[in-house]
Amino acid sequence: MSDFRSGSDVELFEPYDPQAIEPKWQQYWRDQGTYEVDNDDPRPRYYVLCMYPYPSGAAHMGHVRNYTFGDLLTRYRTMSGDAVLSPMGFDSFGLPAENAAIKTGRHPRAFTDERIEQLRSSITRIGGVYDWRREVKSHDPSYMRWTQWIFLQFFENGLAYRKAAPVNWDPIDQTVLANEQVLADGTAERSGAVVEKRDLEQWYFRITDYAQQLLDDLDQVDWPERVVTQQRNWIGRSEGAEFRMGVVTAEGQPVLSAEGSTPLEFSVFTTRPDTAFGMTFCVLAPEHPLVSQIVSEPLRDKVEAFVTLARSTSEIDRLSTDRPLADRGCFTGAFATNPFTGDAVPIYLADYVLATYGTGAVMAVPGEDQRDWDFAGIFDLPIVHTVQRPEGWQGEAFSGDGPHINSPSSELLPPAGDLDLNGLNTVDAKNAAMDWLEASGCGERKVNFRLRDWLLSRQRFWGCPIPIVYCDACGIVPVPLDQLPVLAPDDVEFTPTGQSPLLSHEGFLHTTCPQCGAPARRETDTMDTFVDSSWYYLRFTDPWSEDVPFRQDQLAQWMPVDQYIGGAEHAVLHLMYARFFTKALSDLQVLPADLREPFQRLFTQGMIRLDGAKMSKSKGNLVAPEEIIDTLGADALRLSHLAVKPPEEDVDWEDVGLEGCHRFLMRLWRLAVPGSDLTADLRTGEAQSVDAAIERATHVLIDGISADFDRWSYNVAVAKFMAFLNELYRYVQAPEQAHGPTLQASVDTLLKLLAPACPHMTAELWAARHVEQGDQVLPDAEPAHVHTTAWPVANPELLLQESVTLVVQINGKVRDRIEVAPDADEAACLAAALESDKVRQQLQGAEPHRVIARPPKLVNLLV
RNA sequence: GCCCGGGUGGCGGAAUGGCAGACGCGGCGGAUUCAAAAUCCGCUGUCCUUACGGGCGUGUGGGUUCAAGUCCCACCCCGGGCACCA
Repeated sequence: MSDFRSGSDVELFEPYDPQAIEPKWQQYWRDQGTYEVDNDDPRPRYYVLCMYPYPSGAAHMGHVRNYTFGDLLTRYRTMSGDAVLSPMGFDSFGLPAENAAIKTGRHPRAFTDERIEQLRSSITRIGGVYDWRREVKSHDPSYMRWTQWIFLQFFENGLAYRKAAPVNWDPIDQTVLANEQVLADGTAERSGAVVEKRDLEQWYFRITDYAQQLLDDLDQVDWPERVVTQQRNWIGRSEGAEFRMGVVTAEGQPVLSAEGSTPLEFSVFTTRPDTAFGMTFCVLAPEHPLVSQIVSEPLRDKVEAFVTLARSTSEIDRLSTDRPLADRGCFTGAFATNPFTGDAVPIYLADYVLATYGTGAVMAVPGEDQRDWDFAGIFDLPIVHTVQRPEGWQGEAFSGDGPHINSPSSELLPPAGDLDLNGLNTVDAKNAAMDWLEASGCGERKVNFRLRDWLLSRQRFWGCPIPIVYCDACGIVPVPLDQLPVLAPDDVEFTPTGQSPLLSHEGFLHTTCPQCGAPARRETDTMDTFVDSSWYYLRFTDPWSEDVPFRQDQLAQWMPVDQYIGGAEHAVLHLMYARFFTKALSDLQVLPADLREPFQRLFTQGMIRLDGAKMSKSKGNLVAPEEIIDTLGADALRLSHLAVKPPEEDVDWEDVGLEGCHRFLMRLWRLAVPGSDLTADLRTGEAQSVDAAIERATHVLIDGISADFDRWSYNVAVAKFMAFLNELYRYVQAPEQAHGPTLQASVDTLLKLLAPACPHMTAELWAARHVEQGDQVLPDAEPAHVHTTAWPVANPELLLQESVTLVVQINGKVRDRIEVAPDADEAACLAAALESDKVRQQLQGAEPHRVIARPPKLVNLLV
């Protein structure tokens, strides 16, 4: 603790001791229930939510940053008169606890509960205030019950289903993953393992039913453009046409199905139906179900070898573009009829055609698609141009717009006799081609999405069990609602193999069928933890309900979340899933019909970089928040996070200016604490013009801070606090002395404005100034606790300065600055400008031929 | 390749089209001290000038405007996301 009194002086005032005051106020807010809010609160409602954390033990700097923003908003809105719902909970299922159990043999629940305890205490030490009565935990049976209930609602309504498909398998975490959890390079987002493809039967949520709504409703939320764009990309809507092509032999004879009755055909999806006259071959995915039926006998061995190879190639290799194209495709010996031309075109297989997108088959138009062009070059296939190249075109395939040609070509007498795209541009040709497809019955307009259904099963123990029973007689049977929650047993052993102990737990595995009573088998998979986090924000509105997951009237009161705060890394994971849950539950009439989006405003804060090149080893251990709280205190830590950068930007830890913030707090303490040397000798009596200037500056500050808080310009707000305190220091140290009432009112206002950012120190100083000196009760009878005072409102009359600086420019260059009255008009400003010595010197007697005046701030003279 | 951000002092950054560099860090100087730390006060874009002053300056090149860090066009660089999606 530094000491700003000279050694021999007696102690005048209490030193700033964050270690003493911070725990005291944290206890006070908890005891008083200052930030508990009831559902019948008459004040206007505001729901602020930080993404609930995975309990990883003590808080790290990312938590500090996140919760500082959220907590500031909670306290600011509360002082502004709102009933603020600010809940906190824990996303407490997940692999770290299970991996720890595999290592130590300890049950994941014990591990998790311990970590929750640590994190809760850590969050409290940061100064975060929450309505802890509403705390929810994913692994709490009273929460799991409703997670399972929602699953069953989805199951009953066809939104949860089981299917066999090639899925992403993570060999390290030993579980399947959703597409969203696999990175573009084919590695797992969590474990970093190279993901394998396996054919498994798994549970899915039908999120694709909502693809269009998930896309459309992005217009209704107030979210960062970046996140909206990422969601749009992920949903990946594309418009085009789907049409059927009949399979024929090399001789042009239709190929019949195995039963011999129906001719084989398949569908292709294309976004460029206008170029269909240029199709010279088509390509199926190796996994396409028709492959084995259409392959010509001489090529069967070769094709089967190719399919086997493609299926066993890892995703990472299959997506790699540097493998030679010749190895990636294979001719089937079969042909298909292009309905536009009547021509038979060869059918190829290629591993880059994805079985899971569109129809798993594409038409290939090398003239207008570069990948098809490359493929045609390798396999020596013809190329037809269907769009006129622009003058001087040097490239290969041309995907731009232009008049269509060869559509049909002049020598061809097409089956599409009445279809002529020649001369049309792309848009018109597309429409004409699609009209023709629909009229002729060959195909139709079609919209495809990149978004796939959400694979939710996980082969893990520490997650919410899927409440399903398999019965030989009845099939897939949901566990009856009155038997929820299905809980995993406690007497489990975690083996080093990593396999879920549920698979080998006889007591859990064997049950009876709820429908027929026969012996049956339980589902051993648990749910993706993103299921838990897809609805927790709903439960916060009414976490006490025993008979329902939440109540419609409470939801209507609080939802949607007014301000959601979290990391941008959840742009397409959690945020997409939660939006889907809200829409689906609303359609199932579990949520209010008009609740279609869960999070009205989203703020994504930047990340803290600790390990960048800039971070030296010796500083590496400076980043534990608790160590900083132990020394400088939580208020300095919070303030430094606010000050360092705009909140949405990433932060290098070394840029966080703790010293400056700590110095500021020490200076404030010294000025505001009762008995300060700085305020020992204050002037009384009438206020003078210097005092009026301080009063005006105070109101300018009120105005500025309120605006900065509203627009999340926290770094600018901190700068204003510091500048204002500097001004007060100059004021109290000036020879003519500061005016007592003016100074104290300004300091009080400063304490209020700073209270959301630095809650402990402001509470302590406020109490010291207004409570502990019992004989000095505030004139306007303010509450004794700064956080329950009303947010100050600036007096508009005091926002006008006594004089303003008039900038005088000559030919756009600043030549002088003159103080003028704030209400000076154009004539007065011009007169003042022309009187200036500097201006006269510059003008040298010349007359300005034009004057631009923006009274009272600027005059520009043109000569 | 496509889509988002972003390039301002030694550093982090500020600036409804109207004084570029607020505020902080760092640096320099002064006060205080036996001394140091802490504290308090001041200076701190750059070049020319003893000074008074003045020139130049927000990634590059153009443009609009009385006036551009801010708006428009073209380009360069950095960060992030997406990417064989037919």
